[in-house]
Amino acid sequence: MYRAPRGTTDILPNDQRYWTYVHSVARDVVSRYGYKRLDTPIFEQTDLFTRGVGEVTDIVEKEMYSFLDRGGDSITLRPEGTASVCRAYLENGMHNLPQPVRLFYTSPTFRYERPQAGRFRQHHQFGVEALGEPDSYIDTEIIDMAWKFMRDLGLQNLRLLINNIGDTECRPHYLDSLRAYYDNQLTVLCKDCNQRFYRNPLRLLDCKQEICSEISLNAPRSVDYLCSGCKYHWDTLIGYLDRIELPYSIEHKLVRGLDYYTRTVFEIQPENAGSQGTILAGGRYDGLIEELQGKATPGIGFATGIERIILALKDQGVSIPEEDPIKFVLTYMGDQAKLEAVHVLSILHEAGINSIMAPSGKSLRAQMRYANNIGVSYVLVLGDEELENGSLVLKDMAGGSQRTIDLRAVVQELSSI
RNA sequence: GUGGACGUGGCCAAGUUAGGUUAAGGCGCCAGGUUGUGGCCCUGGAGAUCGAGGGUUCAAAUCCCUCCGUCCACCCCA
Repeated sequence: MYRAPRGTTDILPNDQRYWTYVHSVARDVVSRYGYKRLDTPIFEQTDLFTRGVGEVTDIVEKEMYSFLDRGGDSITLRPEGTASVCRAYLENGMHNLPQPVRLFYTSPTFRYERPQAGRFRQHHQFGVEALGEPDSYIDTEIIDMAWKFMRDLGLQNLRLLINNIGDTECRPHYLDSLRAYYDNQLTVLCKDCNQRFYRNPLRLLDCKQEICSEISLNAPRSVDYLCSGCKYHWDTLIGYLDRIELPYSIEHKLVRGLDYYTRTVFEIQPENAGSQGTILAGGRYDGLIEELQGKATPGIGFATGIERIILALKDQGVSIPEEDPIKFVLTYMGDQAKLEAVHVLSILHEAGINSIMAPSGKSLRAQMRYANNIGVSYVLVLGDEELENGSLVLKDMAGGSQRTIDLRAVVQELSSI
């Protein structure tokens, strides 16, 4: 028997209402903030991601779905959304539009990883990006939008963590002082952290090992090393966030795994979530567009994992609206009635009434049982009697009562139910 | 990629420790009990080569090996 490939899954009809719900809340939020949808291809040339995401990130080094196409070009299934958006921004001359350009996307995303709860090889991200605005008010807007998105979904007990990891001017100094701090403790640090020390010192901060995490408590903080530009950006951001009373907490150990982040980084996670608990994350990436050979253009955005959001919704028991239930099942007895049933259904569908035919070859009893099993509210019955006098029986499944309606008024009668 | 747990009809699941005739049970599905009426109840039915392949044995769901997959933790990330 064939199975879906490892780390992928079917999204079954019963689950679709969650997806519809998340998307509709998302659309609603972004439109309030003036963000427009941008769809980019599901694959790009590999180089876009190695340049954009960073050569030495895990995503690029070991998680990309890359292959040579028949023309010999290296193609990669998108492992994240931001690089593609920046490419599209440049390619379509959006730098000539009034700035900033506010965009959102929702798309499958691919990473070759070992699957785990809340982690898949194909997952779906919804994200927003604001390009061309350096000022921290746009950081505020993005973070505020992220928070309201979570709130509008009905999620509770969320933590909003923010930090500022500096830019190309001040981060080197910070990294120096980080290394200086950790240098004489290397023997105590875990194996992973010894590698991080050389490879990616920022990551020393968020190691989960008890010893390492204890040591990192007293590590230098990035916000103490900010250059004047970053410092101003950070201070004003905090001022704005306070003014709109967002319940953020500053997390000095918050760093992000993608190379392009500068200054503001943030995350939202449910309070008692597991290790894959981050459902939304984002930050500023002021150097990315330039890295992709555009004119230096600031940018900031966030991405959410829809699977993780849905896990959280289920975990918290948030009630999700049912979508488009079938209202009527049409039952019939005999071939003459069947012919008329086909006709009636055609009329109902034309009138926009959700209705389906009972399955063929069943007794009326079985047709009723079917209607009951699929949970429909009303049943229509067409038999010899009804055929003769041009009528239809309408049965209310909840109460069990039924009445006869005139076939000529069927649309009018059923529309009002 | 590393470490651990697990895999029995669509779903839940007994049986696996001490191998032994037709692999429990529940939910769901189908039909009948009501030749024009569902839900409750009763009766019956379909549906599993026990994740896959190999091995040990007179005999394997049960023991051994390999692979695949799921879950948890790590790495990392949405």
